[in-house]
Amino acid sequence: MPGRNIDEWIDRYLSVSFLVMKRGAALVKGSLCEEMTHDQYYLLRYIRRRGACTSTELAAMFGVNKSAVTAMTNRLVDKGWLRRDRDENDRRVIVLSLTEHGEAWVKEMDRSVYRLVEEVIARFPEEEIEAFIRTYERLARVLQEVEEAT
Amino acid sequence: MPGRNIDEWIDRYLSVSFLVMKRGAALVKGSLCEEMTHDQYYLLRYIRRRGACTSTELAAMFGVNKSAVTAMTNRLVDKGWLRRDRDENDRRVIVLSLTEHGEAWVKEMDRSVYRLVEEVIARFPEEEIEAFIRTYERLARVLQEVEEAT
DNA sequence: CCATTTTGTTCAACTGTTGAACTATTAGTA
DNA sequence: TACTAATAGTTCAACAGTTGAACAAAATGG
Repeated sequence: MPGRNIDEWIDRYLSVSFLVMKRGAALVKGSLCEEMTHDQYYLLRYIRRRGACTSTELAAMFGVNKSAVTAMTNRLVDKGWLRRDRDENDRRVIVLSLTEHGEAWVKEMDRSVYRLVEEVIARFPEEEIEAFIRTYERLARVLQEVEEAT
Repeated sequence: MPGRNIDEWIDRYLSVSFLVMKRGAALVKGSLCEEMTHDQYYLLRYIRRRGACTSTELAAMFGVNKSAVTAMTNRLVDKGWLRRDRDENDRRVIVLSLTEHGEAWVKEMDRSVYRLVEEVIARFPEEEIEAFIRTYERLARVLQEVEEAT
């Protein structure tokens, strides 16, 4: 009976994803400095990787309201980690990018977070890591598709 | 050079885990009713599965402060979904369990959340699902070990 | 030219979280 | 036994993150 199997997977997935989310967040937070929160670290990492981006992009990417992005970026600008620049081609748009200060802080935080994640990852065989991350990335794409279809 | 590989995995894992966390939460929230938040749904699910548990257990399990659990359970008790009972063998302890009302609501929410997750899961081959969830569960155990070792 | 759309902000209200101070109860020990 | 430790949970102020509605400014497209 295939339905049985699927319900079991769903149940296991829901349980474990919440657990890993909470425990993972707690561990990462323990590796960060007092000044930087978990969400701020990830958001800065995302903007760094993208080079620059807009509020609209961030809101769509992370599935939150634009006003949530404004609130978060306000705090990051206040701390001097993030810069807001008006786009001269389209003056409605505000381009977000890391300041040098922000780059340095994220790089610093990367050091301790990477050490932590490495400690975790080292306990898995290489093939398992590769397969897991690949499925995880595929899941991220599927979630975006499902969200767009709604 | 193996260090190169590990750093790439760490980077990919950090990026994708945040993305899936945010997008997944947004999707699940869309499947829930207005009255129940994402975190409340998962917490009620956990307590239901355990039958009954304490604040201390929840705090340890999810890596949060006990006062955070008090605040969350307060809201759930106010909504009539959760019950607090004093343990007569150890009167410091308060046992948390779902009310009938709570059971019914979680079961109701399960229906729409399961439908959503099924839609996502259906896009993956069975072996991939099974392997992914197994590694995920192993990750949850490793995170607990790492946290305990700290 | 003017209505519509897009981009981002402001605000009030809420959930989730921390950390310190607190109460009540139990356990350990001298 | 009596007193100190530890444990379980709550309270409180302060903060981060979130929503949703109302808003301003700028671009788009008839």
